[in-house]
Amino acid sequence: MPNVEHNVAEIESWYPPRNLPETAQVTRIAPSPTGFMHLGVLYALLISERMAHLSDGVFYLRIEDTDRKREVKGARDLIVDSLSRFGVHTDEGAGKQDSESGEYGPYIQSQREEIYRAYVKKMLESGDAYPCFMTPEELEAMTKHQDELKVRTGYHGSWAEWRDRSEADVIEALNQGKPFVIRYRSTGDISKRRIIHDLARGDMEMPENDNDIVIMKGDGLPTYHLAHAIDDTLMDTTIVVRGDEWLPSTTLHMQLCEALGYAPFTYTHIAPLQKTEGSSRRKLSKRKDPEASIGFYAEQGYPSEALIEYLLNQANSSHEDWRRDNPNTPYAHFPLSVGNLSKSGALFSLEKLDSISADTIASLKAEELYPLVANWANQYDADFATAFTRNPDYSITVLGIERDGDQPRKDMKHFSQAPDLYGYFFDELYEKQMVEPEVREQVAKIAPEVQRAIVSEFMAIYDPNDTNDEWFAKLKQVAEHNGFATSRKDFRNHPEQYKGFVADVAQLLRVGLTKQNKSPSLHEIMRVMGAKRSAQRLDMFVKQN
RNA sequence: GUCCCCAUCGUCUAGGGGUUAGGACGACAGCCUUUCACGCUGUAAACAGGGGUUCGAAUCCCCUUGGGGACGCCA
Repeated sequence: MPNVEHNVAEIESWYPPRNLPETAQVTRIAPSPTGFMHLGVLYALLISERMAHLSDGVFYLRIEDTDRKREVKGARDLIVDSLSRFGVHTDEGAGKQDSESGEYGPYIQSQREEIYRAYVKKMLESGDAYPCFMTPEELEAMTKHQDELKVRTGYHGSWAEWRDRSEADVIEALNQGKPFVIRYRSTGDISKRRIIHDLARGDMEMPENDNDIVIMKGDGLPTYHLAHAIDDTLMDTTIVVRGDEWLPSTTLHMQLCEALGYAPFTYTHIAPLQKTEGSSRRKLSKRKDPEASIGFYAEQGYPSEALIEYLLNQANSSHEDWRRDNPNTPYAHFPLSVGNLSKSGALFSLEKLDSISADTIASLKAEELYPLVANWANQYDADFATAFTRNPDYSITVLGIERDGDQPRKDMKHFSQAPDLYGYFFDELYEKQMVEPEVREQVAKIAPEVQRAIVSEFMAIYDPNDTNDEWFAKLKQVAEHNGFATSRKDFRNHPEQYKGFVADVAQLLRVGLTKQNKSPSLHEIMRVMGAKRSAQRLDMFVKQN
């Protein structure tokens, strides 16, 4: 029997009730440190955090590291870093490098061993728990046997070998040094049903649990079930937000709380984010799907708010209407409603995220966007980072093209598109860039000598101070002089009279200046690059043709 | 196998007895236009099937089917 320094009553006295208004909710996120931050964890975390903070309650982080086999070093810091990267505030709980804050700790389960042992001791004394000496092999054989007999699997009823063993048997096994676990002596009856109150799903009815589940493993650490009942009670969690894979264990958790003399929890079970595979769906998988990891979004350079907005929209579809009506309000003001959470699993949509992210990025001013892009580039694209951060003012000007005003461009969905979108503004990147064959072909419709004439005539009259209209008037003038129509209509009506129309002339400049067939306003590009650099690029380009 | 949850356009969803079944993403078409975007306008696109209750069912009930999950010394 475990030796404990403190008894349960003492332990309970360390955790006084929280002094909070009745409507304030206490929620938590309780991830396992597996070295991988799942998108689903972020989703649950966000819902949990919103419930706490929208009610002026408390949100905390607890680390569930009771599975030593799965523990990965540095994983805890990854979780804490992720939280801060997404700007999610925890009021208390685990922090970096073993630190923690708050009065209801320790918030790291492996540091709570003594607490769990005290509870287990109490349960053993009261008969609510007992030791079981079955080996994993014996257990496996039992399950197999049950399968063959087509009976319900599990350690229950007459299958519960050690449930009613004599004290002598137990002592003998102990003396032989046999490894053991502690099991909960279930009083449940599967023919009886219980009501589960769930904020997202309403009331549900489920059979009681009659499985004598393991509450303390051979290594002396508790299983999730016991730790949940104890920790969420002591830490005074008012709403347990968790994945709906826990739904079937909920009656067990209610029974466990009962055995401990505690009140049951209010739950909010949330459906998993899914992905299609062939004709069926499955949960986003850590192993198979890169987008399951929030690291993926950092690599791609999605702004963290974009991901949050996406998740909020997934949680409550009314979010998109709210966002349209409140374009500049921080997401924290959105009145998230748990009652409207989706009950079925939703397919995660990168397309929708792209759309939301494009909006998010478009709403940023160039000065705000610059550090985000620079930060992404510094981590993921050294060449671009060097060019992009050399002269911040210049880069900010570049990012500012067609950004100010009511209808900013929305062509950047994530920062990893920045090198493609803005690379040509930097000479070293422009020079390295190749002109795609089909782009070159577009320009080749114009004879080389005409190309040269267009460039030299246009640059001769180009004035950086021109407005866009003046700029375009000059372009038309040069176009006309070289035998191009100045309007699409003229050209369409009399194609035989022209070499092309003004768009073809503009496209020549575009390709010369950017080596691409798509770009923002040429007038703006030339203004940002300057007359001299523009002329050099164009000269060089038409000389080669 | 037993138990549980879920089911509206391709996707995410609103709607919870009477609606032309609404929106968003995506798709497509058109307009705008110096390219590409943006923007604007429009089109196609759904109540899984069967019973019941009801004057009336996408909506309530039952069954079927389909999808997801649980049944671990993982969480």
